[in-house]
Amino acid sequence: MVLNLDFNKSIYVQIKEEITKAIASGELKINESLPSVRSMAENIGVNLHTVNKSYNELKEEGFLNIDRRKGAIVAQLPMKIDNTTRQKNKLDLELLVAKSYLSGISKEEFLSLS
Amino acid sequence: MVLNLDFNKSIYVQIKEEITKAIASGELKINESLPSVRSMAENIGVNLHTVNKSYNELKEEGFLNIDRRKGAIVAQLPMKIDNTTRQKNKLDLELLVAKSYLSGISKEEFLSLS
Amino acid sequence: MVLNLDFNKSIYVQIKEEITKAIASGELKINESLPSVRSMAENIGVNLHTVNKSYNELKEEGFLNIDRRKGAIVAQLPMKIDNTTRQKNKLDLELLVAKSYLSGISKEEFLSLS
Amino acid sequence: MVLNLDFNKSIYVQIKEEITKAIASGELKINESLPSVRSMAENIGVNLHTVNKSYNELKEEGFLNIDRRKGAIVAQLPMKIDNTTRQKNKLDLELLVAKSYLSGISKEEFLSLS
DNA sequence: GTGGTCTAGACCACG
DNA sequence: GTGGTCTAGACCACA
Repeated sequence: MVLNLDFNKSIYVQIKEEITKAIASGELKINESLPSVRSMAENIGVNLHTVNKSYNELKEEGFLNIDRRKGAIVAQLPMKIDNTTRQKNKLDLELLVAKSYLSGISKEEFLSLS
Repeated sequence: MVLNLDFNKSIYVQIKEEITKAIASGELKINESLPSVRSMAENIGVNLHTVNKSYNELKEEGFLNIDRRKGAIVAQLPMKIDNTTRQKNKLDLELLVAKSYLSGISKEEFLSLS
Repeated sequence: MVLNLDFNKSIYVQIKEEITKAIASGELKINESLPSVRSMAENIGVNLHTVNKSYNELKEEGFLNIDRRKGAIVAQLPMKIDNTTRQKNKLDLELLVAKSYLSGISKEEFLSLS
Repeated sequence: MVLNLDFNKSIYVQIKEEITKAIASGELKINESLPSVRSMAENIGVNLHTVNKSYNELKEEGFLNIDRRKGAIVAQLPMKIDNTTRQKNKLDLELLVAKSYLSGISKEEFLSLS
């Protein structure tokens, strides 16, 4: 998992995002365990609490389980047809489609990502 | 232009986003003028400076022109092939596609937004 | 809001609990604003981050809104018939009923609390 | 006695809770013996010491007797009118009633648990 | 060894 | 002024 930190976004959000992408892409598989907060923090050179916050929010969102024995492991996909988050994602998508359109991303490019 | 503000998030960013969406969707047309900072602020119940900041950043980004007489008007689409922002948007899209996938947004729904 | 800290439970949980009770009892009304994290922390003699964590979890659970202008305010009761939390509460109740029974709380006393 | 362990929470506490519920419900009867620490640990896939800790605390609280020959057996109900724990349970109940109320558990449902 | 919690002090974005 | 984030260092419960 490569982390290219971008100093515009908060670090813990970027960590969450990288993990999210890794799960979605299959790079991280269900039940696979992630590095401990301490080792991950050391690896990427941030504070332990920063990683902890990322893991915890991912746990809240149902993507990770924190197992007292094995640390953080990738959860079963919640398949939560949780309408609140779906709606939120939809709004985010709409916004991004608008921004992309205005910054000149062609429909072809856009579709190539789906 | 309906503004459903979430006072949990950054207000001026939300205003920017709503305007961005309105331009992209054609709800706001080129050369059309937006409400004055003052009236917009009053309408949505926020501080005048907050709206001002939104308008100014949109001007910086080339989406609005500030005209002394007509106030803020929608600019010609810059169609800036600014590769930095295009790349950034692309990454954001990838992330959002991943998140949407994990929250159960079907490909059909996804495409319906493009 | 009186806080009798019990050193068995974590502080931030106790703060959450006191606020939860205050909302349920009507002591804190909808849209009423709570003290800022800083002042609350000062009042009860704990660290700012501890209070912050309480407020944030209550926000996640839908009981508080964090308004950038007014600080934390009591949310509209979510009336979330969110079955996960209902189920969790039900299990907690069953457990507590069992414990109470075994520690000699009569049915009368028990019912007097509902 | 079904054990649905959540490895997110303290394991030995969950074991204690399940046993407590089983005693209160009559599923485990007085003088009935529980599985040996070893077999219980094997069954639910946890460390032997973890189960041991659960049994020991239950012994301390007067719910189990540890018999060298028969292993752990359910004790006579202590019916301890220990006012400290009664008071504590009462507070816990009040809290849970508040939480349940806020998560939409009707009074009927609530009473059905007593 | 793991994560959970608390403290302390700092800086930043926002309104 | 508000909350949000990050760092640093410490202690604890748990397995």
